[in-house]
Amino acid sequence: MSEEYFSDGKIFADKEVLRSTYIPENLPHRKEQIASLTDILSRTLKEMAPSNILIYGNTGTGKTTTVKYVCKQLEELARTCNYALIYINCEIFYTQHRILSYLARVFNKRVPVFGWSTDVLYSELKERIDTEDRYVVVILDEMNESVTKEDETLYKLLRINRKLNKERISVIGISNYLSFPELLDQRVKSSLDAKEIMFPAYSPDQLKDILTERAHKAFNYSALDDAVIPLCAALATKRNGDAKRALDLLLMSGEIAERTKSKKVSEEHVRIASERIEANSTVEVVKTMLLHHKIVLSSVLMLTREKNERYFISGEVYNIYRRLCDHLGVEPLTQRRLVDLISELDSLGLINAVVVSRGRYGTTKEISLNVPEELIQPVLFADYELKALSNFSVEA
DNA sequence: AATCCACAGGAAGTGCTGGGCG
DNA sequence: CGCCCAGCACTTCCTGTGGATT
Repeated sequence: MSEEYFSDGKIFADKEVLRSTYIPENLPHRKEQIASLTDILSRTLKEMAPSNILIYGNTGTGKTTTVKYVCKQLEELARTCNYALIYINCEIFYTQHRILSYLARVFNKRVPVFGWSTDVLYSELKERIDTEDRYVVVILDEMNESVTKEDETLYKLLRINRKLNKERISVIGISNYLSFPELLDQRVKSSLDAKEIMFPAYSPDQLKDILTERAHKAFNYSALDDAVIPLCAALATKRNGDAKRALDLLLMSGEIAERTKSKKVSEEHVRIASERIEANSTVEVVKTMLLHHKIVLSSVLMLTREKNERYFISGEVYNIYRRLCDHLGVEPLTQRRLVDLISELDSLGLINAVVVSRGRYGTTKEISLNVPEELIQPVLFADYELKALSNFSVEA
């Protein structure tokens, strides 16, 4: 540990430790999950009796890291048992064809990039597994977007099993959906017969432990103010106890400290980093919204800017929305649809919408902007379909 | 106590798109 | 190649709601 004597003024010792791809030697608060995963997998490897596993939990609960961690530990065992542990990220290998051709390549099958249909791949793969007499654990990570599409792949893989002389394929499915097991097709579920491992969100204290552990390796001695880790943990707790976000926050705080040539990472750096991360994700969300979502958000923005009130009711927003549509030459949606759009903007955290009863004056929603005007306005106005907004005024 | 406003939000249906399958 | 189906953005039609006002 002589490093700290040479590292004067340097914030980081090893940045990589804070990235989500890094597999630490110790995973705090995942003992249970590691134990059951190791237990199932090592029994699978030793007894050559494949079994399937479903892993689920919110983002940043350590699913991928845990699986990779366990796989790393079992690598040696896998080799001696003639087992292959294959990790596949479904977001990258997003079609059945890609997954199958990747698997075929793992089995030393030369696969042309074009020309082989899924069926050909499927039978080639089957034959290959049979002749090599090898066992496979296929890990399908990020089965999020279209479970239906991916469980077709699952189904195919499981069907290979039944057609082989001996069962040789185990599948580990990983998903962000808490209801993942129920989402699977019935026929898949019955033939899968999987053990389930659930990953709960981290508590603030648990996040603190994780950050402390990583910070120890990532930062130089005493480069962190004492308040930094608790603050990162607290901010990430608001985001569903997402450890990935907490680590991102810590990393960015460090980078800001580094750039401002500070000796230590301070609470202030964390605040700046947090704001930047929030702002970035807000901008990203707004950019990718559909046209009418943008017009509705613009309506709320206009009202906020030009009227001196804390909130606006649905009717007001709908009126402005119609006028904006008129101004832009866009066919307006119905009021019913607007209710849904407002709910969607609310759950995205861009606006606040609360249902209130105003007695004689009906039931409505009180709507207010929940993000800085100056943050979203440029993004909205940058949309070429909304250019004409810049010369629109709420006043008739 | 009854009324009634100004919507909320459920149900069901339409039209479009795009992917899989024979 | 057409056919079918699923998913989506959206519409139409509808019933429900809570409390200030009458």
